Amino acid sequence: MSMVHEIAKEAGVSASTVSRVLRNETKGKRVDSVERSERIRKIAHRLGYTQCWRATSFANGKTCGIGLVSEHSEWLFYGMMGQLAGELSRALNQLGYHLVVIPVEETGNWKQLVSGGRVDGVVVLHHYSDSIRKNLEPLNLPLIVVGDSHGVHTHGVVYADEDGAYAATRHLIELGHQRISMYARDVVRPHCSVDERRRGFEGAMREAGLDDGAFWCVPEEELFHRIVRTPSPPTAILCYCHVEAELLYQLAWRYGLSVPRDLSVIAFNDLPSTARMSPPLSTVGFDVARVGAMTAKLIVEAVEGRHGETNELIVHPSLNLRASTSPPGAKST
Amino acid sequence: MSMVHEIAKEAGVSASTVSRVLRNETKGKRVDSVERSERIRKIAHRLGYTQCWRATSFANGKTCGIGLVSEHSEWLFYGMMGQLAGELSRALNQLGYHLVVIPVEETGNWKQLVSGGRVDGVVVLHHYSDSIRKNLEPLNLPLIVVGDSHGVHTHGVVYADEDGAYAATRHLIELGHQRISMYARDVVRPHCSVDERRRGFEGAMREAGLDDGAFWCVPEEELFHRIVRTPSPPTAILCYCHVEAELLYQLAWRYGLSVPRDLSVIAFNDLPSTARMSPPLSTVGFDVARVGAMTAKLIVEAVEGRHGETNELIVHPSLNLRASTSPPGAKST
DNA sequence: ATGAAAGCGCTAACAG
DNA sequence: CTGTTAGCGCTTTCAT
Repeated sequence: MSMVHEIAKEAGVSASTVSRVLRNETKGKRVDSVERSERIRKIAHRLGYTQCWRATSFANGKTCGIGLVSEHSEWLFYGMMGQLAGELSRALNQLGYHLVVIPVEETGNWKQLVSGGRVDGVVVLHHYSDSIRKNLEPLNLPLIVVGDSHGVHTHGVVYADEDGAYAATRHLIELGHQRISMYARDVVRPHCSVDERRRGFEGAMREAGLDDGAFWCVPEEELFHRIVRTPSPPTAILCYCHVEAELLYQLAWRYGLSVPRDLSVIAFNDLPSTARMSPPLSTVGFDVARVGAMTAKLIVEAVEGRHGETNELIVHPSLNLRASTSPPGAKST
Repeated sequence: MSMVHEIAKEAGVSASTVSRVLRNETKGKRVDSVERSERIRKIAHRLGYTQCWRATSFANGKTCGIGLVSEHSEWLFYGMMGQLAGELSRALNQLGYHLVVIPVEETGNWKQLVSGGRVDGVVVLHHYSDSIRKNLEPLNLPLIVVGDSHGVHTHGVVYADEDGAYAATRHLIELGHQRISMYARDVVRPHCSVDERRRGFEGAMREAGLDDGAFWCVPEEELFHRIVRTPSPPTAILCYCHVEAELLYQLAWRYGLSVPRDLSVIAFNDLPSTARMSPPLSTVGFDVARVGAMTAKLIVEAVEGRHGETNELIVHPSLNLRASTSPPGAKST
């Protein structure tokens, strides 16, 4: 006999009542039923009742699981993605849900995870590729895409990358820089964030009447030539993310350049480690805790059919100015 | 009518047979049944069958979910933990399981996740606290603890931290350093890794007849005094983890010290970013991909009742010598 | 190797 | 608000 029935017998009520009470599905208007609820809860506690989620999920068709779907799973928990995954999982827990990690691999196991009703909804982080879309769309699962607006209309959270790049570039221009480049490693995959950051950069450059053709998407070796082995190298660089900044710091260290005196550096992604760089890195950052919380809210609303007032959220960047940017030739800010 | 029954009717067999075939529970000895299996699979495919995991889990009592339980969830996916979580989730997928993230919070929601049969087993990362143990033990869930051997006898994966610290210290001694300290920030919680790394450090120091009392667990401000404002500061430092190294680099940068000429630095944790530091950081690292794979194997064996030949694994460190360590006073290696 | 029947433990629809 | 009555879809005995 199932636990719920035992409690029911003990309390002299029906299993449905027990079930309802234990899920707080009683309005608590009539006094007698409130008392009875109390009694039921006590008995449940005395008998050491714990809900069997397998049975509940089966009966009501809800798992309370949210899938975190991501390609290139070797980076799944790296840098900002890691922060975000952590925040998301915590926020979901607060809402009574939990995160199921679904790394997208060639093998295709992930499709079963996502299609077998193991999760109520899905969050795709930063790269909603064609392959993922193709598999996800027919399932018609509640879906929130974070940080990929690649031409597709889906609900989700998007970063105001263009604004961020614009603001960072303005900052460099206002410091007096004239020769400014934007740098992304050549291994960075095509992605809307690249396009938008580039657009923000070029917009600010053009507006200031500066050369807006200085977007570099090159291998590391090439950097050496463009910064060290060139007559008039840029005096400031906007980096696609913190990794580019680390590479620039290394280049500077190796060839005796000083950041920021010889080269100002500013980068996307504000991580705990960026503030510990030498010099501390100026960054364009997003409030990851907020993104996590909003994403959780959006996906849960979608799952529960309560389409909240907002189902698309734009996250605005903040400019964190530290010691890696200064007027050209100056020691530091 | 359930999917399985539809297929059964279509194929003219019973639901049991369909169920067995679809799970490859046929030995395939008799020719006729092999043919029938083929036919069943074809029909299932044609009808677009996808297994309903909620029903399967309910029926056979297995979720194929493994819980990743961790306190201080804000660090859940930071640094090495993040790498490990990623590797673990990928390895589990290969074995037909998936990772469920269970951040331990004050609120206590996590207990329901872990006790309601939502996961078949649990992996605890790096800190098997009393609070976690107290809640987990009575459940009698298969459990693997990674990186915490704190006096408790459990199956799991442990790091050979003492060996790592010993090897790193030997390296510094062999370079000719005499004044060597080990540094851990004061915010590092008490943990077996601190004790063991310290033991390895002090062992090597004592063995070489050097001062083995130079273990520093101090706030950042104090570092300044012990390195900059002291007559004969250490010439080399072993760091508890990469964060301490970043702080030392910053201190050196701020006060005009050179790494490694004035101060050699070596640290635990080999991460993608450590190789990009300036100078590239010498580290003591563990093969995180292997740890992830082994952990997955151990927990799955425990869940499936196949107690493999090994249920405790010791992971040995590797010394990654880069440019942050050199003989005292020398430019670089 | 297969089929029939009996659950797995809880929830939902409906009538009272 | 409560009790009755059916399931949720798949797996697993246990005969055959």
